[in-house]
Amino acid sequence: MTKSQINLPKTAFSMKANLPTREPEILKYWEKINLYQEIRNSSMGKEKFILHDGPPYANGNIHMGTALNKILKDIIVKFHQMNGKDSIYVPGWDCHGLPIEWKIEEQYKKNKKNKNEVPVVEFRKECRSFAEKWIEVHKSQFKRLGVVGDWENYYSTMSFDAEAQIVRELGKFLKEGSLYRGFKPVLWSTVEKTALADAEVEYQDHKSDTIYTSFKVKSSDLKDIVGSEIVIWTTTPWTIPANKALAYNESLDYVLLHLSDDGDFKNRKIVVAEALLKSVIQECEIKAYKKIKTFKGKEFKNTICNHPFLNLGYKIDIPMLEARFVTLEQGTGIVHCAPSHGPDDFNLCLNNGIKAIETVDGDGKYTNNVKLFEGIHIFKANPIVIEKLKEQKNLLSNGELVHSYPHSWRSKAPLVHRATPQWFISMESHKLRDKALKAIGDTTFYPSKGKERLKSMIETRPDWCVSRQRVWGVPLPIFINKRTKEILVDDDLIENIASIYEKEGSDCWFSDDPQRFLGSKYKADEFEKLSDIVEVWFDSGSTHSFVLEKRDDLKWPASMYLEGSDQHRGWFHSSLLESCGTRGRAPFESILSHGFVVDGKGLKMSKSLGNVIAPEDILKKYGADILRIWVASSNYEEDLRIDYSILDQHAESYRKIRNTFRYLLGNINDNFETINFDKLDINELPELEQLMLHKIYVLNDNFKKYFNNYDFHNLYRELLNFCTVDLSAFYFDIRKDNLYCDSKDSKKRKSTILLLNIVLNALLKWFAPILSFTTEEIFKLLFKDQKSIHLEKFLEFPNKFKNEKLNEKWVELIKIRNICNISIEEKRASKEIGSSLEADLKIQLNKKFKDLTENIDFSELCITSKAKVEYKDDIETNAITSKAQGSKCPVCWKINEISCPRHSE
RNA sequence: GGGCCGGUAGCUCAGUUGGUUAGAGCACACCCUUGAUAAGGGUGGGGUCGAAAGUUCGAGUCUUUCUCGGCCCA
Repeated sequence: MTKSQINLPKTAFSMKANLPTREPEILKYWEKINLYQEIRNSSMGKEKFILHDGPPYANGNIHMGTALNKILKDIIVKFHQMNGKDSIYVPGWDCHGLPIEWKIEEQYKKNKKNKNEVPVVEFRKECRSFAEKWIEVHKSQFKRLGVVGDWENYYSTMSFDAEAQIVRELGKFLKEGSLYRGFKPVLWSTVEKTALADAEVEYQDHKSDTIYTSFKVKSSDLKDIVGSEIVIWTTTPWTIPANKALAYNESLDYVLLHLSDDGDFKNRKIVVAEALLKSVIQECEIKAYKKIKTFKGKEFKNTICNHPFLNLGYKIDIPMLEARFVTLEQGTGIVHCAPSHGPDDFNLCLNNGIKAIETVDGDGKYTNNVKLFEGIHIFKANPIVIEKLKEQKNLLSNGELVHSYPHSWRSKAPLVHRATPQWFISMESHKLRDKALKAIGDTTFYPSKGKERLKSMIETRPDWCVSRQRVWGVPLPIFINKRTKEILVDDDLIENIASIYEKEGSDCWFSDDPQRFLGSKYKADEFEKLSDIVEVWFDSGSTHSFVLEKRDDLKWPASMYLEGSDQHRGWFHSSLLESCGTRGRAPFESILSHGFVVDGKGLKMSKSLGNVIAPEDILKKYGADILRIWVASSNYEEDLRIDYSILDQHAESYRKIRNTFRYLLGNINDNFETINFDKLDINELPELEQLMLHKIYVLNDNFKKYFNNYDFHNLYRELLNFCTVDLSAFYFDIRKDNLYCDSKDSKKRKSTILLLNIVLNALLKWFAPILSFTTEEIFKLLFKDQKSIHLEKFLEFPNKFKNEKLNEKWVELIKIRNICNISIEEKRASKEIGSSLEADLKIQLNKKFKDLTENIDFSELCITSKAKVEYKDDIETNAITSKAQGSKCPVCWKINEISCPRHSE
């Protein structure tokens, strides 16, 4: 062998990845071969793994959070696919709802169009095409990330069959009787006579009447306060007639006072929070008082008060309830609760079995549910309330306050919280809460802390309000008997509506004659047709019914739901409730939740901080495989940090991986040979190759273990370390001499080539779910006649690869190698030698290492020209380096005193 | 304000039931190599484990408080 015959690596696989331009070409290729369908065909009949896609909202460009979510899903889907399952991914979109309505309204405003003059059906059509547009945008953005799925047959919550099925699902709750009509406070404009959404509300300064009034304690566990009076402060005196409860905070200190000023309150006892005492006595001009007792809020337990209008016919018990929202910011530390006029009040009362009723009508006038005040407009009621309180001697003080208050963005009129008729699914009536809690117990959570999070939410959540007074959504399929006020419950009716929607969608609810839905059984003029729509969480909570159940290629329940941790209150939550209510169990076997994308410092991304990174920018600068590495290497159990320095680091790791592949490809000259593991006689191989087989076997074991726990960042770490530590810095470095300088028919070189083939094949498959593009690039280079790496399975390695004893031996040898390296480095530092091939090693070992090292050539292991081992009693391990004597072989560059034993001819 | 979760080298992560001097890879510095070459190898520096207090013979690990950050709720 001469210098010209040296076997240098040669490959078509370039060192430079150029992912931003190469990846789109691979995408085109996947499109051309219809990769998704190919995968399906190849895995027909296999056990299914169904990751059911949580639908993103079809609005706006994707951000890092969505990119993370989709890539993580894709990695998992691909892992299961390569692990032998039929792993099907059907992407979906959430389409109904307010944000899209706003977008359309904004367009109207720009074009000076009035929404109220546009027919509902026309408006809804515009919403629909808006959503359609964004689905297409999302689709191409998700594909660009390398996500493989059934993009042609995606699902959406606005498809006709989805709308039909949502009606059927609601029908189940109606039939069961757990869907009921109640009242709930919403922000209401008495001028426009309509409810307003949060985003339609402007906060402006407003002058309000304020009062301090008192509720006499009727009974209590705390005997000292019986007969005394609980003082509250409010800026909405008109809500006093609707009062149903008082709220306190159990951790606050309260004080019982005796008043002796002349006036209504002479010789009466009052209770306020101790910390607010000063402001109360100041504002109520209390001069002579005596503290009787101080006590903790928790002692209020089981206290019942009278309404200040007791003697005017308000003969109801007013319980005191514990509430965390009570603070010391203002007032008295006790808050008056009118469940019809405040969300806090509503929830607190609901949780304590006090339901809101309709106290104020759409015009702002009290209803006949309010004694003495019926027909009076609430904005004119304050002086009357104040007057009556005074009359009843229950007013300590009144005044005025300018504060920030909600107003309508259109009319600029002040808003009120008003209880309006709404539709609820009961958590209790048909044991929905119990069923859901049981279902959580039957679900596997990744990470496990998700279980507790979802459980605590289900435990405490109130009844589910499913109605919205909007137009872009599925109409609530409800008719009410005008005479009896009863809800019409009839399976045929529901099925009739559903089958109409299946053909033409739900727009017709707003335009067609109600008789069409009622059929021949009922007369339209006897029924009131509801115009509310279903809240969108019910839509997406029903995806399991119109996607998993309806499609033959899927299965119910899903193998996994995977979303950001915010979805414990969102999609995980609504899907769980919907499915438990209709089917008695969760629609998923497992839930995987991931954290949020934050910047390099751990702060959330925001425009004002200027730390937002768009997926698009990353794709342009680095490519999708780098982004996929970022996903795989980050711990999704917590928040995931990203910035350009982090991406730079991953890009560096990518290069290491890419060069590992390049070394493998170069040395086999792009000619891959499939190795039959069964026929392989391991004992024929050099020990180093046996060791590498062992390492591959163990790594594959760990790989499976990590993958089964969805522990990708540890999996990626091991793969990367294998490339850098075991391959690049160890095996590749040692075997370069053999690969380059031994002849092609040398047995040893053949063993090395064999091992390179095995390593290449293993790495290609291990990395494929993560580096979807790069592994495809390599695969296509090696296998011109095969379609795609993503149609491949993971390799199974035979037990004979495993050799723990050999591994233990080599752990010791590598320790000796490290000591040798230190010794070589000393001589290098002192400029006595340069390359390690200029070194002549004298290694002194303890005699106990004799058996272990007898057959080992340390010059090969340490890549030196010479190495001599001496065994001694009185020494552990020692290495001495000297400059190798002799001349350098022009072929293998080893220094020999005589001629090169391999290359002297 | 409340509930839950988290804070280990510049970065991404390990660190078993509390038990030697807290680990790995990357990055960094220096050196070597120029036959993986916009590559490759070697050596090395770098951490009061968010802070404080406590329990313990012993705390990154357990308890409490504080702090910073995230999600959800209000």
